[in-house]
Amino acid sequence: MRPVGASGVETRQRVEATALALFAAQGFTATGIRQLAREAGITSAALYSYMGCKEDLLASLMRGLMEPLLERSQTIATSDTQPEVRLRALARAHVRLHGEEPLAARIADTELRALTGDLLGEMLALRDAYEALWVAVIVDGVRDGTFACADTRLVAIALIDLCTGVSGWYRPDGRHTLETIATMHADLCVAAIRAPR
Amino acid sequence: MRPVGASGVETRQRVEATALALFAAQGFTATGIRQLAREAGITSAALYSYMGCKEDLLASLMRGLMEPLLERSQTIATSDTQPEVRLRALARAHVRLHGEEPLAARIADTELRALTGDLLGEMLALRDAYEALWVAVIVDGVRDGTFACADTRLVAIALIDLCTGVSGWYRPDGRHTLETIATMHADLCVAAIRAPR
Amino acid sequence: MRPVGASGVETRQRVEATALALFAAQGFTATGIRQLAREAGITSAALYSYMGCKEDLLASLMRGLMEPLLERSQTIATSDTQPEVRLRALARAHVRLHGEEPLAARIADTELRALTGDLLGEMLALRDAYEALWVAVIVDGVRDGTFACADTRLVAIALIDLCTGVSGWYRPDGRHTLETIATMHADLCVAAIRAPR
Amino acid sequence: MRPVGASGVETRQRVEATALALFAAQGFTATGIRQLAREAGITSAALYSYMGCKEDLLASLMRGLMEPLLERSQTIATSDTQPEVRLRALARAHVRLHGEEPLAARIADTELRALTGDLLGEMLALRDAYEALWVAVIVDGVRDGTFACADTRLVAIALIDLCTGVSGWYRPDGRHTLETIATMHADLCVAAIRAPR
DNA sequence: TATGAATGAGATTTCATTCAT
DNA sequence: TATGAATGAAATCTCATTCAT
Repeated sequence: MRPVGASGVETRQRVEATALALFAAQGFTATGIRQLAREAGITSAALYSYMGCKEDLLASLMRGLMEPLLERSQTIATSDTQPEVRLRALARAHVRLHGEEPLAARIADTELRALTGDLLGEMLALRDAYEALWVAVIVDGVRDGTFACADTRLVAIALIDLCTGVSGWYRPDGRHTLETIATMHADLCVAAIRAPR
Repeated sequence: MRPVGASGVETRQRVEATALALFAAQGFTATGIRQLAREAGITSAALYSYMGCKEDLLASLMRGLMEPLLERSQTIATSDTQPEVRLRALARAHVRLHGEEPLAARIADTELRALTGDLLGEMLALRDAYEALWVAVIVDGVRDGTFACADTRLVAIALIDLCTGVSGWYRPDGRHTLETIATMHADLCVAAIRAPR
Repeated sequence: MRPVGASGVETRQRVEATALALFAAQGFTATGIRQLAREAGITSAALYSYMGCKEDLLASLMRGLMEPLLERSQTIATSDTQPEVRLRALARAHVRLHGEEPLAARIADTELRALTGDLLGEMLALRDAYEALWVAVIVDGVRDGTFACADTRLVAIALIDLCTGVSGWYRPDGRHTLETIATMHADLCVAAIRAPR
Repeated sequence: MRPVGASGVETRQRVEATALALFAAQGFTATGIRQLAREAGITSAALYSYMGCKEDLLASLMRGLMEPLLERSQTIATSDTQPEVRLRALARAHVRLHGEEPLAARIADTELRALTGDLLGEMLALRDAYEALWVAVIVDGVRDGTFACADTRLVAIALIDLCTGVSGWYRPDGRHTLETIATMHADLCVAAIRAPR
């Protein structure tokens, strides 16, 4: 008995949007299935038409951010340009996606620990693959003398963390456009590891 | 029927250590009062001799990190040295405390949203005061031409985030000593905002 | 896994009947939610399909007595008959309802103190409105010389108390019918305040 | 290690006074042992120097009212005066004690159901003996033609209830003195069952 | 007489999930 | 696709009480 005017697709989108908002604001564990249902305008039983279980829903939200991020970054990291250009592009892409999808970003960055089993493995693999792209670019830069750094992986993580912060405070109506912020962070990253001349 | 040989002080320490470990690993919300009690070796009822409520316990763990951090940083930020020296010292102190107390650090950095009411207000005030110290130092550096940056507060937060990441992966038996890592992060921070000559 | 053959309506009635019995016999506070659930034949979790919280359930049981009582009494008190007739009718209605619904009556009369906030306010308002009806009738009687009394409100409360006692000991299979008892109490009330000729 | 200046006797009195206030206001079940201790200014463990268990304390408070009431009423009921005089005296004594000790009275009248076992038996015996005194006086009055009533025990209970109400609203600084109120209730009682001439 | 620490049981309420309709 | 009713387990917290000190 579907309410007139509501299609499954719309409902699904509403559920996902609501979950994004709640998980990001309160955390996955602190968000109850009934609050989620209530704010999405359906019963909690109906939720299970749109998700396997609560954890599946979380994983699919994470995928929604991490898969595009990984995809774009793969293209960037393997492109045929100088390491500095690629590092800037990686940073820009990271900042842009974190600014455009701050909710999904926050969830992806903080709720890994809520996952278990296969879902956890899947997400860890995505994250590791992503980190490896940054490492590869930095290694290239170190090799050709553009960059200088003591521990590549460690620095890669530090720079990613630096760009990740954006999702915590960026507002579309804030003082700077997302493009400006992306440029600033790209500058910070490159400045941080550029080899002294 | 108090187990012979256990004093209140010891039990309190055991409770706090257990809470640090569990809250850091699983998150505050995902950690139940009974698990906490079980792993601390007491009943859940006895927990309430050592805390007002679960949220009070969380707040006191956060204070344990944020108050020392704020105190040391205040001394640094108001010392009579060059901005670059002070910024390096801030970064080193931040990294050092986050490396020494990674559990408390992780909790302080991720569980603010679990607080409500007065406790939330108190912690936000601590955090804001801390951020203000970094901002002040950066402003000083910009004024005397050492640093160049577009938006002080934004950059301050980005640099703090950068140093915060340490608590996520640092291990005492890892490849670098904490001092080395602190130096590296201080380098990253300064490099990131040093004015081009 | 809903037991076949049980509908929500039946369950709700069973819950309310059980609550009436237990609250009346043991008191609201002394009755646990699990005992209530057990004796109603459901789980304690399922109780919450039928009530907001324990206090809401109490308030709704009270309403079940006080609203009809107030309604009937309003009709009586504002009817166009002599004060003595109206007082007798008030007493009879009170006794009758207290005899027919002794459990609800006992609860309404003794568990006000278990309520808080808005629910308490609502019930106090009902009680005050009810007392005011008796006062009004007595005042009318005093005015036309039928009754004589020093303090109307005080006497009104005393007479109501007198009729209330019925719910404590009346049994349908006792020595007197409820109608007889009602008559007796109406007699007592009128005799108690009739002006001496 | 008794705090200087506090004697056991004083503490005991403070405990009993506190218990009277709390049990009367909130009910026996709703009053926790720790609230009681806190408001009496001792630890909950120390309470057990002054009482066997919570239920013992309740019983002793009840005795404090019911034994004097029974004693005085026994003297009255067996005195060599006319039934009407004795009934008035019973009512006056009841009202007086309920007005002077409204807290104990309220507890004695409402918390019987919180007792179990021997303590319950003891209190029921006191109550029954007391009721029997009223019944005896009324019977005497009926015999000599002063009173007229259909069911002695039933009427006795109704009149006791009527006088009991006093403890619910009497305030020493109210509109009437306790003596006046006692007189009014004695009047009500006698008027209610006086045989028509 | 008093305390601090502790206990086992239980309080009310919510959890994620299931299932016949 | 959606619902109302239900579940077993667990949530946080309080209960009255005990006992070595």
